[in-house]
Amino acid sequence: MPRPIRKSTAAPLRPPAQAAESFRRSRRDRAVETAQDYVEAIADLTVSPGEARVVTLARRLGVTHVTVNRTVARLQRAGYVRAKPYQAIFLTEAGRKLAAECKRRHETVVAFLRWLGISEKIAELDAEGIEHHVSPETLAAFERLLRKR
Amino acid sequence: MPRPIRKSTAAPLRPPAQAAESFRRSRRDRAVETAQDYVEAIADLTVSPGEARVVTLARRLGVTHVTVNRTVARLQRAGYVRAKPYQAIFLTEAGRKLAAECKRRHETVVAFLRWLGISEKIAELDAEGIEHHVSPETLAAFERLLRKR
DNA sequence: CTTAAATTGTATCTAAAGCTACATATTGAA
DNA sequence: TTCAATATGTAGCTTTAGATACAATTTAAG
Ligand SMILES: [Mn+2]
Ligand SMILES: [Mn+2]
Ligand SMILES: [Mn+2]
Ligand SMILES: [Mn+2]
Repeated sequence: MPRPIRKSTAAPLRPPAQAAESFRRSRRDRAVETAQDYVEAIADLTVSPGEARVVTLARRLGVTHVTVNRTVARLQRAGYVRAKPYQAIFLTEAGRKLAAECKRRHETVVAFLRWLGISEKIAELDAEGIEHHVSPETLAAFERLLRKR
Repeated sequence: MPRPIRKSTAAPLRPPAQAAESFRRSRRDRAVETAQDYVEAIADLTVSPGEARVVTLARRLGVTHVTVNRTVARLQRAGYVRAKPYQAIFLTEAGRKLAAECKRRHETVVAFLRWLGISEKIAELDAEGIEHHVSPETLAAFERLLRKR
């Protein structure tokens, strides 16, 4: 069996580290996806049925009420929501701010995909994931094109 | 304190379920992000330094070698790689197929962002996350625009 | 006022993905 | 040939995020 190659020249640390930066950013984005989706959903429900309840959130997000419970507890520790047992869930000021940002970004991504000719359905499906990885620069580029259409 | 509202009319089950579909898709995409990034990196390293080793992968991805070890074990169980102790890591046929798809998609997303006027650096950062949430339809739309430029 | 249905909470399990600390194996050079 | 540096493996911890099963509370009817 062939012996593994081991390069004698010390591998340059810059290229790997540079690539690693993208992966780190991506993982960081992933870690906050949940928080963003929750505050956006809570903001929506606070308007539409009138308040955000555990089961309503669970149905909206497609998870069990148990998952919602624990995530809401975490969001409360993070300062995004206020929640008391058997009560509706409310956004804090920070939560409302984050929700507004996410909603705007979500809508921009959907509109941009629609502008590309993607169907409503698929645009919505893709946007729910893409939105969390769009930098301010890219979002600005999307908006620029939408204004010029 | 105001009592929580409880609507007497049964809440319609369709709208929530429809929104839930996007979140489910997004979570499913998230679950396979790691596998996609790994096989793509393994394919790259197999070409460039000549083989994919644990530490090289770790440096490339920005994680510890321990994380690489466990993920590689999982990818092996999933049938994407072959790995034996103290040896280099190889892609299976399924792994090569997945890697090729991911590489093509990655490059298309980067090229599209560049076409939008995004800088190389930021395009690369955003693409690393966005790529995993781009449907075939949206990818096709990106390619269409790139051809027409 | 009672009570059944709905909602909410909790205990407990699983898996992925990160980490540190430490052990073992391999390699390159003295 | 020895041995220190590097690479690899492993044990065990944490957090997040999903689940099921069951308990407790609240609400809506009757
Ligand atoms: Mn989302
Ligand atoms: Mn969204
Ligand atoms: Mn990626
Ligand atoms: Mn990639």
